[in-house]
Amino acid sequence: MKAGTDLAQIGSLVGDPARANMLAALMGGTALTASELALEAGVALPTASAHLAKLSDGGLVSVARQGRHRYYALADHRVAAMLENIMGVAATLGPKRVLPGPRDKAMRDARVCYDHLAGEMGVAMLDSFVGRGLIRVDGERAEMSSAGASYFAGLGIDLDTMGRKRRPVCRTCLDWSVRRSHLAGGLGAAMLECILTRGWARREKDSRVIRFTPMGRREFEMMLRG
Amino acid sequence: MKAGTDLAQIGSLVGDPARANMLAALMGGTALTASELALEAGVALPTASAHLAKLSDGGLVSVARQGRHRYYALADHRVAAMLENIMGVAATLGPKRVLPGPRDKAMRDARVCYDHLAGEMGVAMLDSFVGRGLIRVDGERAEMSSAGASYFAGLGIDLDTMGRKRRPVCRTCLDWSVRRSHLAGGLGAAMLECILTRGWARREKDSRVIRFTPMGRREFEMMLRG
DNA sequence: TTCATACTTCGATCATAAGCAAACTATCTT
DNA sequence: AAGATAGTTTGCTTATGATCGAAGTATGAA
Repeated sequence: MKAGTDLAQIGSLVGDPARANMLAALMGGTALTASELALEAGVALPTASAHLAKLSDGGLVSVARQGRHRYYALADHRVAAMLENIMGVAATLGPKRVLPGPRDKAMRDARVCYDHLAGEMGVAMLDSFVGRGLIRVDGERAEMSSAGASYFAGLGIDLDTMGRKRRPVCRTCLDWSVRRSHLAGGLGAAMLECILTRGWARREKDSRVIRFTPMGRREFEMMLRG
Repeated sequence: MKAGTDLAQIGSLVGDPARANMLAALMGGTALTASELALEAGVALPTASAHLAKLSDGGLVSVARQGRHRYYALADHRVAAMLENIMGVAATLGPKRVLPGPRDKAMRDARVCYDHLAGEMGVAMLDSFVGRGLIRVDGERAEMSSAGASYFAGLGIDLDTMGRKRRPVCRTCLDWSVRRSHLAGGLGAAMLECILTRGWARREKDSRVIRFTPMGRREFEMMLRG
């Protein structure tokens, strides 16, 4: 009975189309203002405001006031993982999903999940790190080996400051399209940033898709081979 | 936008209190009739019937007609895993969770998740199997080593017929109370059955709690030590 | 100061869907 | 055959909550 109440509370938050669209938009990882989310959800500003208040009260999103703006973001990597999970179930359950279009294909290949790389390439990346002994995985938790520490430092990632933050360095997150884990946590975010700043790939506008350049893909694959 | 629609569809199914209670009850793993679920959810039979039709249409539960009864169950281990995941988020988000009562404590210790063992003891079991090289884990998937095959056969588990079923033998499932993985899949179900038939533990009535006898707990821990 | 922007709160409307009683169908019992 | 039990369907009531316009608050710009 108590368990059911908990379920229902979260479910009803996610269950409204406008709120679901907002959450889906926030899965892109960038914080968005109330107006942007209203547009995204296709509702008027007052309506969006009410929805965002509920999401915020419910703990699914966080707010950061900045001047006259209010930036909303997913509260937590766990919330992001939960949404990915639900999407995954929806994908397998969906009435009969028509053959995946090109947009879908790109999403499966590489996309942003909250703030790290997901999709086939994200899964391949974690696989490589694990295979080379740089990271050890244990359920949702994961940890870096000493070999990993020197390797990631060599990529120019600042592990010291990362280690001091509250956020765990290594996490895994279940990928809904591949149904396997990809790398999340501070390191996952840093790796995505690394990929983007090196120009291997760039984010597609208004979507979660990450497009690798042909060159970038080659570089990325070389990195995975070690 | 499309992603949002998917989310909303599942969310709204889970978001109704009556339906959420039904789903929570079904997390116990045993199939239940419409009347039982009506009672569980605290609604009249016609209401329950309507809810179950929605859950069934939505693909979250499956129905099996048996004479004049209709047995409802969760459609899938994935649905079960999704619900566990949502409960986990609810637990961390919950307004201010009062200190966990004894019932909660028992749930955290050992409970049924769909049809396998979850909670601290479930996680400990998988840990032990992995540590002893009986099972290798890779994200949600997992596989048995040859050492594992002979070990589990030695416990009296019929791996041959299990291998022939559609259901994967080894799976992992994220545990909401421990936030780590426990063993699911056909093997997970078989292990739970093994624990129950040996009298090491028994299911508590009308709940997901599994109570180990003092003796059973010793035996179980001995098994984990190998 | 005055205006504009970003957002919230209020108030009213409206639609959806949750709820149940009563009637109906199907299966089992005797 | 005549109950009895399990469940669905129908029809109706009711309540919740999603929606937006209008007015209010807070911040920034001129």
